[in-house]
Amino acid sequence: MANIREIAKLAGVSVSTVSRVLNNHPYVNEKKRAEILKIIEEQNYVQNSNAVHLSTGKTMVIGVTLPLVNNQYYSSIIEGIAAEAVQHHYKLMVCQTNNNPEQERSVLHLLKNKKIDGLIMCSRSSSCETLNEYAGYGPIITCEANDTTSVSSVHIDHYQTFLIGMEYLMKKGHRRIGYCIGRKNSFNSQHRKRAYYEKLRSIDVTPTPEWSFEECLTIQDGKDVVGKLLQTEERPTAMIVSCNHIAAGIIKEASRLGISVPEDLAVVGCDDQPIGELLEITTVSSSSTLMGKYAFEMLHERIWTQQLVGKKEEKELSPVLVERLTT
Amino acid sequence: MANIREIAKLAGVSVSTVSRVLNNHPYVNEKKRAEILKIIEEQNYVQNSNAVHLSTGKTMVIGVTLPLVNNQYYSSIIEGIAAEAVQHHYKLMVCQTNNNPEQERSVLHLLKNKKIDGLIMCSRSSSCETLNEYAGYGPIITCEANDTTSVSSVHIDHYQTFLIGMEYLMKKGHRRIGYCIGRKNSFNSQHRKRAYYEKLRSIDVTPTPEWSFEECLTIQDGKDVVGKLLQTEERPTAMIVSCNHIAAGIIKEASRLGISVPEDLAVVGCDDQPIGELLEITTVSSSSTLMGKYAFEMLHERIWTQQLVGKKEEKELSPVLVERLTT
DNA sequence: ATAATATGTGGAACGCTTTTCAGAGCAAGC
DNA sequence: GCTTGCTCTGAAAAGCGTTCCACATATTAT
Repeated sequence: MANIREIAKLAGVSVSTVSRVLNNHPYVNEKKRAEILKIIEEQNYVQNSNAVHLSTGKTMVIGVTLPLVNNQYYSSIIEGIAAEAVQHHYKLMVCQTNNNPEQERSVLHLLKNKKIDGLIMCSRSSSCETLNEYAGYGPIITCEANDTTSVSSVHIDHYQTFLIGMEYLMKKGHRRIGYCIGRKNSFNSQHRKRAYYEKLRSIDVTPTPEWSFEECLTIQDGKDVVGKLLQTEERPTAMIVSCNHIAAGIIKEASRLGISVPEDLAVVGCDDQPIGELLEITTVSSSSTLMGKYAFEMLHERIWTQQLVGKKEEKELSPVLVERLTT
Repeated sequence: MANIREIAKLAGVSVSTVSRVLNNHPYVNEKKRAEILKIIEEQNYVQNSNAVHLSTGKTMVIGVTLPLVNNQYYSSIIEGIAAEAVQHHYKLMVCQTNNNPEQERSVLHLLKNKKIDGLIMCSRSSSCETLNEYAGYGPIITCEANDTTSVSSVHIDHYQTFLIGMEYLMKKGHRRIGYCIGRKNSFNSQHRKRAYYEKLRSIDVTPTPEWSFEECLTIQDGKDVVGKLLQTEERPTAMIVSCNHIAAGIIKEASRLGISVPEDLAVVGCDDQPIGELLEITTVSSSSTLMGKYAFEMLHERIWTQQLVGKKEEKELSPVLVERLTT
């Protein structure tokens, strides 16, 4: 296929002029411009974007890492990112990392070798050092809190989320409360646990270890929780659960085993997945789509503003309680 | 940051030799290779991938179009694609098209300007001419049947799916059966409708127009169906529904309005989304993840085999009935 | 001993576009 | 009449790696 030189030759002008036409620069004689456009059309010419990228040093692509693609929480974030990205003419490179630091590093590497202009990490398992290191090659935003010095973040206030959930349950009279969270030692989980323990202490309740469930990631994990609860001496009257599909598993399994929700067991979830609405789950919700939108905005600003290099910023989203039928 | 020329100079060799080291070509003296690697390390050098792309004419990126990111069906397909892609060192550019031909064309364009090596369309709204046109610039696979001459596809046999569902319902004694499908005139929908009408005719039942619902895309659409059914003179005893989240909407709304499932209304869904399992929905299922896997395999073969250019291939996935509690 | 093959290396062309710089022509302003 | 400032254009450099071709040396085979 033709290249810019050929177009220039056919039009009897220099490549500079053709380039100006392609990029809508002013200072091109209207007649020539029309002539060149006609030839471009005839030759069915388009720029080779790799040459453009090489020359400009930008690709108009941003990377997005997430542990797994097929998950509503992450899909909602991407939805938010995607909507914003399309408006600013960016494309998305979506990279599944399986929470594997190796795979994550290979994505960070894309910043270094200039395949992407910036990176949004919906979740991360790399160390802070690694993050800081790669932040030198291009802007990175995480959708979780992080304690690096240079990587900004947009995140849900998970402490606040569990606080609201706990206060709500306690106001309803619950004192025997358990919890389910995902990855045991993630930043998010730590904040959630802190709220949980603080709130229990505030009413002088000693936490019951058997009512704490960690590494709950799938619907099945939620179902399993109910089985385990049945084996405990005394059962909690309420569970606060870090996401609604786990909550859904709990609710379904409970109803199968004749435990009525909310009478025997109240359940509060913590996100805005549609399954929560479908099953009428009470939830402390923040919009993950909105988080994605903010993440893109922050990233975009950093791509275009050199002053922001290394300047850390944190944006926290406040959750709201959505009362439904499981409490 | 250093480039290959600088590395060559520091090592006292030519750029060719450095390039050979970078690409693991044989015929490089081991001692030199070690020396060069050391310098690369010291200089913290990595290739500029845009230069590599320009030079090789490949990007190792494939595009994926889908109408919306936040949808379990499409997420499952991507999951299958992603798993396969990572093994072959391809990255994914995920592009939301909102079923808008304009946006779809902008993705097809990526093929023309060499930003991607191939394209998988999970759904498409472009015309066959457009597809054929762009197929000239790189391999395209659709995850729906299509009647172009040059674009291959991997798709679920939707005719078979509805056939199995209908036969099952009829064997259970149903004669008053309605349906819900998504986009009215998509290929998929046409095949489904054909099976529906053929089966009804085979037992001499005249279809009831008010029991046909098209453009059902969201859970809410499913709920609305129940409302509309209540207004019909006579209600169907069963519904066959093209996807499980619509089915979920129907079931939830039905139970809210005191219509018991399956006694008053049996519901058969048609995919393998987890919501189907959660709500125990009987479904005629094919694995969308597997479809994604096959789509990648087919695309990959076409990227590497020039002989296949323009040679159309179609792969059909057969569904199986999964009997659960809604029938 | 000679031919043939394998190993190792450099030069230069190729892939393609953007952008800076220099300069030409022309109009307006003083 | 001369300066200033637009408008318009082209040459050339810069961005960077891959690969073909030519050539040299070292083995191995005949």
